[in-house]
Amino acid sequence: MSQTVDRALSILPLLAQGPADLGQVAERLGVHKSTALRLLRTLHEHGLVYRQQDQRYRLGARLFALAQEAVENLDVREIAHNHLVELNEQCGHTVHLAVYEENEVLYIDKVESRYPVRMYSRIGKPVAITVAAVAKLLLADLTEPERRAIAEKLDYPMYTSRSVPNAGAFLRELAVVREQGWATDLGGHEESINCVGAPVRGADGRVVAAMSVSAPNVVVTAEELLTLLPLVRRTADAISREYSGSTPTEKA
Amino acid sequence: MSQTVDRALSILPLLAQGPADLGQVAERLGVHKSTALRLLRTLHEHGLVYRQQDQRYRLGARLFALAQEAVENLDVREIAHNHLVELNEQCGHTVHLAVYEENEVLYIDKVESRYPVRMYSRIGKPVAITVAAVAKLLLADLTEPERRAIAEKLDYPMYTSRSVPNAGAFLRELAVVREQGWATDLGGHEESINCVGAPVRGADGRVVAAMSVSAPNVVVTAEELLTLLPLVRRTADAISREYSGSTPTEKA
DNA sequence: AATGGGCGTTGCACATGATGCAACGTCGGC
DNA sequence: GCCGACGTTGCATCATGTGCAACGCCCATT
Repeated sequence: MSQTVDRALSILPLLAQGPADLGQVAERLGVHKSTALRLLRTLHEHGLVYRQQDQRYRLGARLFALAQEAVENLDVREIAHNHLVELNEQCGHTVHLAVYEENEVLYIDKVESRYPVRMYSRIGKPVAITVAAVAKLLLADLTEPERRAIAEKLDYPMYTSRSVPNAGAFLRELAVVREQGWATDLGGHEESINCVGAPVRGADGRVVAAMSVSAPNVVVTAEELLTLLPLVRRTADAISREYSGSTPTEKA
Repeated sequence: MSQTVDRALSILPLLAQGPADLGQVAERLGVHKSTALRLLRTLHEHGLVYRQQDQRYRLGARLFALAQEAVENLDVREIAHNHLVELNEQCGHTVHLAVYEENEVLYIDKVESRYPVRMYSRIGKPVAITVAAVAKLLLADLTEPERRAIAEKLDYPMYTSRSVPNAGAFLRELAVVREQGWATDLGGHEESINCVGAPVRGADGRVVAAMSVSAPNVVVTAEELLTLLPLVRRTADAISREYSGSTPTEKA
Protein backbone atom coordinates (compact mmCIF):
# COMPACT_ATOMS: atom_id res chain seq x y z
CA MET A 1 0.00 0.00 0.00
CA SER A 2 2.83 2.39 0.72
CA GLN A 3 5.47 2.07 -1.94
CA THR A 4 8.37 3.53 0.01
CA VAL A 5 7.78 1.46 3.10
CA ASP A 6 7.10 -1.57 0.99
CA ARG A 7 10.47 -1.24 -0.69
CA ALA A 8 12.25 -0.63 2.59
CA LEU A 9 10.72 -3.69 4.22
CA SER A 10 11.57 -5.82 1.22
CA ILE A 11 15.19 -5.25 2.06
CA LEU A 12 14.91 -7.18 5.31
CA PRO A 13 14.19 -10.66 3.94
CA LEU A 14 16.74 -9.93 1.28
CA LEU A 15 19.42 -9.33 3.87
CA ALA A 16 18.24 -12.30 5.86
CA GLN A 17 19.77 -14.47 3.17
CA GLY A 18 23.13 -12.93 3.86
CA PRO A 19 25.02 -9.64 3.78
CA ALA A 20 24.75 -7.55 0.64
CA ASP A 21 26.29 -4.33 -0.62
CA LEU A 22 24.46 -1.27 -1.84
CA GLY A 23 24.53 -2.22 -5.50
CA GLN A 24 23.09 -5.65 -4.86
CA VAL A 25 20.31 -4.25 -2.74
CA ALA A 26 19.43 -1.63 -5.35
CA GLU A 27 19.43 -4.19 -8.12
CA ARG A 28 17.29 -6.71 -6.31
CA LEU A 29 14.85 -3.99 -5.31
CA GLY A 30 14.75 -2.63 -8.84
CA VAL A 31 15.49 0.93 -7.76
CA HIS A 32 18.29 3.42 -8.17
CA LYS A 33 21.31 3.16 -5.91
CA SER A 34 20.59 6.48 -4.28
CA THR A 35 17.10 5.33 -3.40
CA ALA A 36 18.37 2.12 -1.90
CA LEU A 37 20.91 4.11 0.05
CA ARG A 38 18.30 6.29 1.68
CA LEU A 39 16.13 3.33 2.55
CA LEU A 40 19.09 1.52 4.07
CA ARG A 41 20.03 4.59 6.01
CA THR A 42 16.58 4.81 7.48
CA LEU A 43 16.61 1.14 8.39
CA HIS A 44 20.02 1.68 9.89
CA GLU A 45 18.87 4.54 12.09
CA HIS A 46 16.28 2.23 13.53
CA GLY A 47 18.84 -0.46 14.15
CA LEU A 48 17.18 -2.99 11.89
CA VAL A 49 20.17 -3.05 9.62
CA TYR A 50 23.83 -3.07 10.50
CA ARG A 51 26.80 -2.07 8.45
CA GLN A 52 29.81 -4.28 8.86
CA GLN A 53 33.41 -3.28 8.31
CA ASP A 54 33.40 -4.18 4.63
CA GLN A 55 30.49 -1.75 4.28
CA ARG A 56 28.06 -4.48 3.43
CA TYR A 57 24.72 -4.47 5.17
CA ARG A 58 23.20 -7.20 7.26
CA LEU A 59 20.31 -7.48 9.69
CA GLY A 60 20.78 -5.57 12.90
CA ALA A 61 20.53 -6.17 16.60
CA ARG A 62 17.28 -4.31 17.14
CA LEU A 63 15.50 -7.12 15.37
CA PHE A 64 16.41 -9.45 18.22
CA ALA A 65 15.22 -6.98 20.79
CA LEU A 66 11.92 -6.54 18.96
CA ALA A 67 11.35 -10.26 18.52
CA GLN A 68 12.26 -10.71 22.14
CA GLU A 69 9.81 -8.11 23.39
CA ALA A 70 7.17 -9.44 21.07
CA VAL A 71 7.36 -12.93 22.47
CA GLU A 72 7.35 -11.66 26.01
CA ASN A 73 4.13 -9.84 25.41
CA LEU A 74 2.33 -13.05 24.55
CA ASP A 75 0.49 -13.75 27.72
CA VAL A 76 -0.30 -17.34 26.78
CA ARG A 77 3.37 -18.06 26.79
CA GLU A 78 3.92 -16.50 30.16
CA ILE A 79 1.09 -18.42 31.74
CA ALA A 80 1.98 -21.67 30.06
CA HIS A 81 5.65 -21.72 30.83
CA ASN A 82 5.54 -23.09 34.36
CA HIS A 83 3.15 -25.79 33.28
CA LEU A 84 5.47 -26.80 30.47
CA VAL A 85 8.41 -27.04 32.83
CA GLU A 86 6.36 -29.12 35.21
CA LEU A 87 5.31 -31.45 32.44
CA ASN A 88 8.90 -31.76 31.35
CA GLU A 89 9.94 -32.72 34.84
CA GLN A 90 7.29 -35.39 34.95
CA CYS A 91 7.96 -37.05 31.61
CA GLY A 92 11.48 -35.91 30.75
CA HIS A 93 10.75 -35.26 27.10
CA THR A 94 10.86 -32.16 24.97
CA VAL A 95 7.81 -29.93 25.36
CA HIS A 96 6.70 -27.36 22.78
CA LEU A 97 4.24 -24.49 22.79
CA ALA A 98 3.08 -23.03 19.49
CA VAL A 99 0.63 -20.48 18.10
CA TYR A 100 -0.95 -19.93 14.71
CA GLU A 101 -0.62 -16.63 12.96
CA GLU A 102 -1.29 -15.59 9.43
CA ASN A 103 -0.82 -18.94 7.69
CA GLU A 104 2.15 -19.81 9.83
CA VAL A 105 2.63 -21.92 12.92
CA LEU A 106 5.51 -21.00 15.15
CA TYR A 107 6.96 -22.25 18.36
CA ILE A 108 6.93 -19.67 21.10
CA ASP A 109 8.35 -21.81 23.88
CA LYS A 110 10.23 -25.01 24.32
CA VAL A 111 11.55 -27.01 27.21
CA GLU A 112 14.12 -29.59 26.33
CA SER A 113 15.47 -32.00 28.86
CA ARG A 114 18.45 -33.58 27.29
CA TYR A 115 20.17 -31.02 25.12
CA PRO A 116 19.82 -27.54 26.55
CA VAL A 117 21.71 -26.08 23.62
CA ARG A 118 20.61 -24.00 20.67
CA MET A 119 17.14 -23.78 21.97
CA TYR A 120 16.37 -20.62 20.07
CA SER A 121 17.29 -22.31 16.83
CA ARG A 122 13.72 -23.50 16.58
CA ILE A 123 11.95 -20.39 17.64
CA GLY A 124 10.76 -18.49 14.63
CA LYS A 125 11.57 -21.27 12.26
CA PRO A 126 8.78 -22.39 9.98
CA VAL A 127 7.10 -25.36 11.59
CA ALA A 128 6.35 -28.35 9.39
CA ILE A 129 2.76 -27.24 9.18
CA THR A 130 1.37 -30.29 7.44
CA VAL A 131 2.64 -32.86 9.90
CA ALA A 132 3.40 -31.32 13.30
CA ALA A 133 0.92 -32.21 16.01
CA VAL A 134 0.68 -28.62 17.21
CA ALA A 135 0.01 -27.39 13.67
CA LYS A 136 -2.84 -29.84 13.26
CA LEU A 137 -4.35 -28.69 16.54
CA LEU A 138 -4.17 -25.02 15.64
CA LEU A 139 -5.50 -25.43 12.11
CA ALA A 140 -8.22 -27.84 13.16
CA ASP A 141 -9.88 -25.04 15.11
CA LEU A 142 -10.31 -22.76 12.11
CA THR A 143 -13.62 -22.59 10.27
CA GLU A 144 -14.23 -25.09 7.52
CA PRO A 145 -13.68 -22.63 4.64
CA GLU A 146 -10.51 -21.36 6.27
CA ARG A 147 -9.19 -24.87 6.67
CA ARG A 148 -10.00 -25.68 3.08
CA ALA A 149 -8.36 -22.51 1.80
CA ILE A 150 -5.17 -23.14 3.72
CA ALA A 151 -5.04 -26.84 2.94
CA GLU A 152 -5.12 -26.07 -0.76
CA LYS A 153 -2.43 -23.45 -0.55
CA LEU A 154 0.03 -25.65 1.30
CA ASP A 155 2.81 -27.79 -0.02
CA TYR A 156 2.95 -31.36 1.21
CA PRO A 157 6.61 -32.34 1.39
CA MET A 158 7.16 -36.05 2.08
CA TYR A 159 9.57 -35.78 4.96
CA THR A 160 9.02 -39.48 5.57
CA SER A 161 6.78 -42.19 4.19
CA ARG A 162 4.27 -41.31 6.90
CA SER A 163 4.01 -37.62 6.11
CA VAL A 164 0.59 -36.27 5.20
CA PRO A 165 0.64 -36.51 1.40
CA ASN A 166 -2.00 -34.04 0.15
CA ALA A 167 -4.77 -31.59 0.94
CA GLY A 168 -7.46 -34.24 1.12
CA ALA A 169 -5.61 -36.34 3.66
CA PHE A 170 -4.74 -33.23 5.62
CA LEU A 171 -8.34 -32.06 5.84
CA ARG A 172 -9.45 -35.52 6.97
CA GLU A 173 -6.72 -35.49 9.60
CA LEU A 174 -7.84 -32.07 10.79
CA ALA A 175 -11.42 -33.34 11.08
CA VAL A 176 -10.23 -36.21 13.24
CA VAL A 177 -8.16 -33.90 15.43
CA ARG A 178 -11.02 -31.46 15.75
CA GLU A 179 -13.29 -34.27 16.82
CA GLN A 180 -11.03 -35.97 19.34
CA GLY A 181 -9.44 -32.87 20.82
CA TRP A 182 -5.84 -34.02 20.58
CA ALA A 183 -3.30 -34.79 17.89
CA THR A 184 -0.24 -36.87 17.13
CA ASP A 185 2.64 -36.86 14.75
CA LEU A 186 3.97 -40.38 14.47
CA GLY A 187 7.13 -40.16 12.44
CA GLY A 188 5.59 -37.79 9.95
CA HIS A 189 8.37 -35.24 10.18
CA GLU A 190 11.35 -37.29 11.20
CA GLU A 191 11.17 -41.03 10.95
CA SER A 192 12.16 -41.70 14.53
CA ILE A 193 10.32 -38.89 16.32
CA ASN A 194 6.81 -39.09 17.70
CA CYS A 195 4.69 -36.36 19.26
CA VAL A 196 1.46 -36.06 21.22
CA GLY A 197 -0.25 -32.72 21.55
CA ALA A 198 -3.28 -30.99 23.03
CA PRO A 199 -4.88 -27.56 22.52
CA VAL A 200 -4.96 -24.58 24.87
CA ARG A 201 -8.30 -22.77 24.70
CA GLY A 202 -9.35 -19.26 25.63
CA ALA A 203 -12.47 -18.33 27.57
CA ASP A 204 -14.56 -18.47 24.38
CA GLY A 205 -13.40 -22.00 23.61
CA ARG A 206 -11.23 -21.00 20.67
CA VAL A 207 -7.82 -22.61 20.41
CA VAL A 208 -5.22 -19.95 21.22
CA ALA A 209 -2.17 -22.21 21.37
CA ALA A 210 -1.12 -25.82 21.21
CA MET A 211 1.41 -27.86 23.11
CA SER A 212 3.08 -31.17 22.48
CA VAL A 213 5.51 -33.68 23.89
CA SER A 214 8.11 -35.13 21.54
CA ALA A 215 10.39 -38.10 21.98
CA PRO A 216 12.51 -40.30 19.74
CA ASN A 217 11.71 -43.96 19.17
CA VAL A 218 14.89 -45.02 20.84
CA VAL A 219 13.70 -43.63 24.15
CA VAL A 220 10.04 -44.59 24.12
CA THR A 221 7.88 -46.31 21.55
CA ALA A 222 4.91 -44.52 20.07
CA GLU A 223 2.60 -46.63 22.22
CA GLU A 224 4.43 -45.63 25.38
CA LEU A 225 4.35 -42.00 24.35
CA LEU A 226 0.61 -42.22 23.86
CA THR A 227 0.19 -43.24 27.47
CA LEU A 228 1.25 -39.69 28.28
CA LEU A 229 -1.81 -38.33 26.51
CA PRO A 230 -3.90 -37.89 29.68
CA LEU A 231 -1.05 -36.01 31.31
CA VAL A 232 -0.60 -33.79 28.28
CA ARG A 233 -4.30 -33.03 28.10
CA ARG A 234 -4.44 -32.27 31.80
CA THR A 235 -1.56 -29.85 31.42
CA ALA A 236 -3.16 -28.14 28.42
CA ASP A 237 -6.43 -27.86 30.28
CA ALA A 238 -4.71 -26.38 33.28
CA ILE A 239 -3.15 -23.73 31.06
CA SER A 240 -6.51 -23.08 29.44
CA ARG A 241 -8.16 -22.57 32.79
CA GLU A 242 -5.51 -20.21 34.04
CA TYR A 243 -5.51 -18.31 30.76
CA SER A 244 -9.28 -17.95 30.71
CA GLY A 245 -9.45 -16.97 34.33
CA SER A 246 -6.84 -14.27 34.29
CA THR A 247 -8.68 -11.94 31.91
CA PRO A 248 -6.46 -12.38 28.85
CA THR A 249 -4.92 -9.35 27.12
CA GLU A 250 -5.94 -7.04 29.86
CA LYS A 251 -2.79 -5.55 31.27
CA ALA A 252 -1.48 -2.17 30.07
CA MET B 1 16.19 10.24 6.17
CA SER B 2 13.02 8.90 4.62
CA GLN B 3 10.04 10.26 6.50
CA THR B 4 7.55 7.62 5.47
CA VAL B 5 9.79 4.70 6.31
CA ASP B 6 10.90 6.41 9.46
CA ARG B 7 7.33 6.70 10.65
CA ALA B 8 6.53 3.14 9.72
CA LEU B 9 9.52 1.77 11.59
CA SER B 10 8.69 3.87 14.62
CA ILE B 11 5.57 1.79 14.95
CA LEU B 12 7.53 -1.35 15.75
CA PRO B 13 9.09 -0.33 19.09
CA LEU B 14 5.78 1.25 19.92
CA LEU B 15 3.99 -2.06 19.46
CA ALA B 16 6.77 -3.87 21.27
CA GLN B 17 5.44 -2.31 24.46
CA GLY B 18 2.12 -3.99 23.89
CA PRO B 19 -0.82 -4.14 21.47
CA ALA B 20 -2.34 -0.86 20.35
CA ASP B 21 -5.31 0.17 18.21
CA LEU B 22 -5.25 2.42 15.19
CA GLY B 23 -6.06 5.58 17.10
CA GLN B 24 -3.30 5.05 19.62
CA VAL B 25 -0.75 4.40 16.90
CA ALA B 26 -1.80 7.50 14.97
CA GLU B 27 -1.67 9.64 18.06
CA ARG B 28 1.72 8.45 19.23
CA LEU B 29 3.12 8.86 15.74
CA GLY B 30 1.60 12.31 15.43
CA VAL B 31 -0.06 11.56 12.10
CA HIS B 32 -3.56 11.25 10.78
CA LYS B 33 -5.39 7.99 11.30
CA SER B 34 -5.53 7.28 7.60
CA THR B 35 -1.79 7.65 7.37
CA ALA B 36 -1.22 5.31 10.27
CA LEU B 37 -3.62 2.87 8.68
CA ARG B 38 -1.66 2.71 5.46
CA LEU B 39 1.60 2.28 7.27
CA LEU B 40 0.17 -0.49 9.40
CA ARG B 41 -1.22 -2.19 6.35
CA THR B 42 2.16 -2.18 4.71
CA LEU B 43 3.80 -3.56 7.82
CA HIS B 44 1.06 -6.13 7.94
CA GLU B 45 1.66 -7.28 4.38
CA HIS B 46 5.23 -7.95 5.30
CA GLY B 47 4.19 -9.90 8.37
CA LEU B 48 5.95 -7.59 10.80
CA VAL B 49 2.67 -6.65 12.37
CA TYR B 50 -0.27 -8.85 13.27
CA ARG B 51 -3.86 -7.94 13.80
CA GLN B 52 -5.52 -9.78 16.62
CA GLN B 53 -9.23 -10.52 16.96
CA ASP B 54 -9.98 -7.30 18.78
CA GLN B 55 -8.48 -5.49 15.77
CA ARG B 56 -5.57 -4.19 17.76
CA TYR B 57 -2.12 -4.51 16.28
CA ARG B 58 0.88 -6.25 17.73
CA LEU B 59 4.25 -7.42 16.43
CA GLY B 60 4.09 -10.27 13.97
CA ALA B 61 5.65 -13.63 13.41
CA ARG B 62 7.94 -12.62 10.58
CA LEU B 63 10.03 -10.73 13.09
CA PHE B 64 10.99 -14.03 14.69
CA ALA B 65 11.87 -15.53 11.38
CA LEU B 66 14.05 -12.55 10.51
CA ALA B 67 15.79 -12.47 13.87
CA GLN B 68 16.30 -16.18 13.52
CA GLU B 69 17.90 -15.95 10.09
CA ALA B 70 19.95 -13.00 11.21
CA VAL B 71 21.49 -14.90 14.07
CA GLU B 72 22.19 -17.89 11.90
CA ASN B 73 24.18 -15.76 9.52
CA LEU B 74 26.64 -14.78 12.20
CA ASP B 75 29.49 -17.08 11.45
CA VAL B 76 31.28 -16.40 14.72
CA ARG B 77 28.40 -17.95 16.50
CA GLU B 78 28.40 -21.04 14.37
CA ILE B 79 32.10 -21.59 14.81
CA ALA B 80 32.02 -20.87 18.52
CA HIS B 81 29.12 -23.04 19.47
CA ASN B 82 30.86 -26.38 19.77
CA HIS B 83 33.62 -24.82 21.79
CA LEU B 84 31.09 -23.32 24.16
CA VAL B 85 29.41 -26.65 24.65
CA GLU B 86 32.73 -28.30 25.30
CA LEU B 87 33.63 -25.68 27.86
CA ASN B 88 30.29 -26.13 29.51
CA GLU B 89 30.87 -29.88 29.76
CA GLN B 90 34.21 -29.29 31.39
CA CYS B 91 33.19 -26.74 34.00
CA GLY B 92 29.43 -27.19 34.23
CA HIS B 93 28.64 -23.50 34.40
CA THR B 94 26.70 -21.17 32.16
CA VAL B 95 28.62 -20.04 29.09
CA HIS B 96 27.77 -16.89 27.10
CA LEU B 97 28.83 -15.56 23.73
CA ALA B 98 28.22 -11.88 22.93
CA VAL B 99 28.93 -9.32 20.23
CA TYR B 100 29.04 -5.54 20.15
CA GLU B 101 26.96 -3.66 17.66
CA GLU B 102 26.04 -0.03 17.45
CA ASN B 103 26.28 0.93 21.12
CA GLU B 104 24.74 -2.30 22.24
CA VAL B 105 26.09 -5.58 23.51
CA LEU B 106 23.97 -8.62 22.95
CA TYR B 107 24.20 -12.29 23.69
CA ILE B 108 24.13 -14.41 20.59
CA ASP B 109 24.59 -17.79 22.21
CA LYS B 110 24.33 -19.36 25.60
CA VAL B 111 24.85 -22.80 27.04
CA GLU B 112 23.29 -23.36 30.41
CA SER B 113 23.86 -26.49 32.38
CA ARG B 114 21.32 -26.50 35.10
CA TYR B 115 18.17 -24.85 33.81
CA PRO B 116 17.70 -25.47 30.12
CA VAL B 117 14.58 -23.33 30.10
CA ARG B 118 13.82 -19.90 28.71
CA MET B 119 17.15 -19.72 27.09
CA TYR B 120 16.02 -17.21 24.49
CA SER B 121 14.88 -14.88 27.24
CA ARG B 122 18.33 -13.42 27.30
CA ILE B 123 19.00 -13.29 23.61
CA GLY B 124 18.38 -9.82 22.27
CA LYS B 125 17.93 -8.35 25.69
CA PRO B 126 20.05 -5.36 26.53
CA VAL B 127 23.10 -6.59 28.36
CA ALA B 128 24.17 -4.72 31.48
CA ILE B 129 26.80 -2.97 29.43
CA THR B 130 28.60 -1.24 32.28
CA VAL B 131 29.25 -4.32 34.36
CA ALA B 132 29.09 -7.51 32.26
CA ALA B 133 32.46 -9.11 31.59
CA VAL B 134 31.67 -9.61 27.91
CA ALA B 135 30.67 -5.97 27.54
CA LYS B 136 33.95 -4.80 29.03
CA LEU B 137 35.87 -7.03 26.65
CA LEU B 138 34.03 -5.79 23.59
CA LEU B 139 34.20 -2.11 24.51
CA ALA B 140 37.82 -2.31 25.61
CA ASP B 141 38.80 -3.05 22.03
CA LEU B 142 37.35 0.15 20.61
CA THR B 143 39.55 3.15 19.94
CA GLU B 144 40.16 5.56 22.78
CA PRO B 145 37.81 8.30 21.49
CA GLU B 146 35.10 5.71 20.84
CA ARG B 147 35.43 4.36 24.35
CA ARG B 148 35.28 7.84 25.81
CA ALA B 149 32.25 8.79 23.74
CA ILE B 150 30.34 5.70 24.76
CA ALA B 151 31.39 5.86 28.40
CA GLU B 152 29.96 9.36 28.65
CA LYS B 153 26.69 8.43 27.01
CA LEU B 154 26.00 5.49 29.28
CA ASP B 155 23.98 5.31 32.43
CA TYR B 156 25.60 3.64 35.41
CA PRO B 157 22.86 1.91 37.36
CA MET B 158 24.02 0.58 40.73
CA TYR B 159 22.73 -2.96 40.43
CA THR B 160 24.82 -3.80 43.49
CA SER B 161 27.35 -2.03 45.66
CA ARG B 162 30.06 -3.39 43.40
CA SER B 163 28.63 -2.06 40.13
CA VAL B 164 30.80 0.29 38.12
CA PRO B 165 29.62 3.71 39.37
CA ASN B 166 30.57 6.21 36.65
CA ALA B 167 32.30 6.92 33.36
CA GLY B 168 35.70 7.46 34.93
CA ALA B 169 35.73 4.14 36.73
CA PHE B 170 34.42 2.46 33.62
CA LEU B 171 37.17 3.83 31.41
CA ARG B 172 39.79 2.78 33.94
CA GLU B 173 38.26 -0.68 34.04
CA LEU B 174 38.33 -0.86 30.23
CA ALA B 175 42.00 0.11 30.25
CA VAL B 176 42.75 -2.73 32.66
CA VAL B 177 40.78 -5.20 30.59
CA ARG B 178 42.45 -4.03 27.40
CA GLU B 179 45.81 -4.50 29.01
CA GLN B 180 45.32 -7.91 30.57
CA GLY B 181 43.24 -9.48 27.81
CA TRP B 182 40.48 -10.83 30.01
CA ALA B 183 37.69 -9.50 32.21
CA THR B 184 35.57 -10.31 35.21
CA ASP B 185 32.31 -9.28 36.72
CA LEU B 186 32.41 -10.02 40.42
CA GLY B 187 28.93 -9.39 41.74
CA GLY B 188 28.56 -6.21 39.75
CA HIS B 189 25.28 -7.18 38.18
CA GLU B 190 23.78 -9.55 40.66
CA GLU B 191 25.27 -9.76 44.12
CA SER B 192 25.82 -13.49 44.07
CA ILE B 193 26.92 -14.01 40.47
CA ASN B 194 30.50 -13.90 39.24
CA CYS B 195 31.79 -14.11 35.67
CA VAL B 196 35.12 -14.57 33.91
CA GLY B 197 35.45 -13.74 30.24
CA ALA B 198 37.88 -13.66 27.35
CA PRO B 199 37.81 -12.10 23.87
CA VAL B 200 37.50 -13.80 20.49
CA ARG B 201 39.65 -12.10 17.87
CA GLY B 202 39.53 -12.07 14.10
CA ALA B 203 42.48 -12.46 11.77
CA ASP B 204 43.33 -8.77 12.12
CA GLY B 205 43.42 -8.98 15.90
CA ARG B 206 40.23 -7.05 16.42
CA VAL B 207 37.80 -8.36 19.00
CA VAL B 208 34.81 -9.77 17.15
CA ALA B 209 33.05 -11.42 20.08
CA ALA B 210 33.47 -12.15 23.76
CA MET B 211 32.67 -15.17 25.87
CA SER B 212 32.26 -15.69 29.58
CA VAL B 213 31.56 -18.28 32.23
CA SER B 214 29.10 -17.38 34.97
CA ALA B 215 28.38 -19.08 38.26
CA PRO B 216 26.63 -18.17 41.51
CA ASN B 217 28.54 -17.82 44.76
CA VAL B 218 26.71 -20.75 46.26
CA VAL B 219 28.29 -23.11 43.74
CA VAL B 220 31.81 -21.75 43.52
CA THR B 221 33.52 -18.80 45.12
CA ALA B 222 34.95 -16.02 43.01
CA GLU B 223 38.45 -17.35 43.64
CA GLU B 224 37.50 -20.83 42.45
CA LEU B 225 35.86 -19.37 39.38
CA LEU B 226 39.03 -17.47 38.58
CA THR B 227 40.94 -20.72 38.43
CA LEU B 228 38.95 -21.40 35.28
CA LEU B 229 40.51 -18.40 33.59
CA PRO B 230 43.17 -20.39 31.71
CA LEU B 231 40.50 -22.74 30.41
CA VAL B 232 38.30 -19.86 29.33
CA ARG B 233 41.17 -18.13 27.57
CA ARG B 234 42.19 -21.33 25.85
CA THR B 235 38.64 -21.79 24.59
CA ALA B 236 38.44 -18.21 23.36
CA ASP B 237 41.77 -18.57 21.61
CA ALA B 238 40.65 -21.80 19.97
CA ILE B 239 37.59 -20.03 18.62
CA SER B 240 39.75 -17.14 17.45
CA ARG B 241 42.05 -19.48 15.59
CA GLU B 242 39.24 -21.33 13.91
CA TYR B 243 37.48 -18.10 13.04
CA SER B 244 40.59 -16.53 11.58
CA GLY B 245 41.55 -19.65 9.71
CA SER B 246 38.27 -20.26 7.99
CA THR B 247 38.25 -17.06 5.95
CA PRO B 248 35.55 -15.13 7.83
CA THR B 249 32.53 -13.76 5.95
CA GLU B 250 33.50 -15.52 2.79
CA LYS B 251 30.69 -17.90 1.94
CA ALA B 252 27.91 -16.89 -0.49
C1' DA C 1 53.66 6.17 -9.50
C1' DA C 2 50.04 6.79 -12.52
C1' DT C 3 45.53 5.28 -14.25
C1' DG C 4 41.23 3.25 -14.49
C1' DG C 5 37.23 1.08 -12.78
C1' DG C 6 34.00 0.16 -9.16
C1' DC C 7 31.40 1.70 -5.44
C1' DG C 8 29.33 4.81 -2.20
C1' DT C 9 27.81 9.45 -1.81
C1' DT C 10 25.70 14.16 -2.80
C1' DG C 11 22.61 17.98 -4.81
C1' DC C 12 19.05 18.82 -7.58
C1' DA C 13 14.72 19.22 -10.68
C1' DC C 14 10.73 16.65 -11.42
C1' DA C 15 6.43 14.32 -10.53
C1' DT C 16 5.08 10.52 -8.10
C1' DG C 17 3.21 9.02 -4.25
C1' DA C 18 2.24 10.11 0.66
C1' DT C 19 -0.68 13.19 3.42
C1' DG C 20 -4.75 15.06 5.88
C1' DC C 21 -9.45 16.06 5.32
C1' DA C 22 -14.16 14.99 5.35
C1' DA C 23 -17.65 11.80 4.60
C1' DC C 24 -19.27 7.07 5.04
C1' DG C 25 -20.06 2.48 7.18
C1' DT C 26 -20.22 -0.37 11.06
C1' DC C 27 -20.19 -2.13 15.44
C1' DG C 28 -21.17 -1.97 20.43
C1' DG C 29 -23.19 0.26 24.44
C1' DC C 30 -26.18 3.16 27.37
C1' DG D 1 -33.19 2.17 18.47
C1' DC D 2 -30.19 5.98 18.93
C1' DC D 3 -25.65 7.80 19.75
C1' DG D 4 -20.74 7.70 19.80
C1' DA D 5 -16.34 5.66 18.72
C1' DC D 6 -13.57 3.52 15.56
C1' DG D 7 -11.96 1.82 11.20
C1' DT D 8 -12.26 2.73 6.37
C1' DT D 9 -12.46 5.14 1.69
C1' DG D 10 -11.82 8.72 -2.19
C1' DC D 11 -9.86 12.73 -3.23
C1' DA D 12 -7.21 17.26 -3.91
C1' DT D 13 -2.90 19.19 -2.44
C1' DC D 14 1.83 19.41 -2.23
C1' DA D 15 5.40 17.52 0.49
C1' DT D 16 8.52 13.75 -0.37
C1' DG D 17 10.62 10.29 -2.47
C1' DT D 18 12.78 9.42 -6.92
C1' DG D 19 16.29 8.95 -10.66
C1' DC D 20 19.93 11.32 -12.87
C1' DA D 21 24.51 12.88 -13.30
C1' DA D 22 28.57 14.36 -11.27
C1' DC D 23 31.92 13.84 -7.57
C1' DG D 24 35.26 11.57 -4.51
C1' DC D 25 37.30 7.73 -2.71
C1' DC D 26 39.71 3.36 -2.50
C1' DC D 27 41.68 -0.50 -4.49
C1' DA D 28 43.70 -3.12 -8.20
C1' DT D 29 46.13 -3.15 -12.33
C1' DT D 30 50.27 -2.04 -15.48
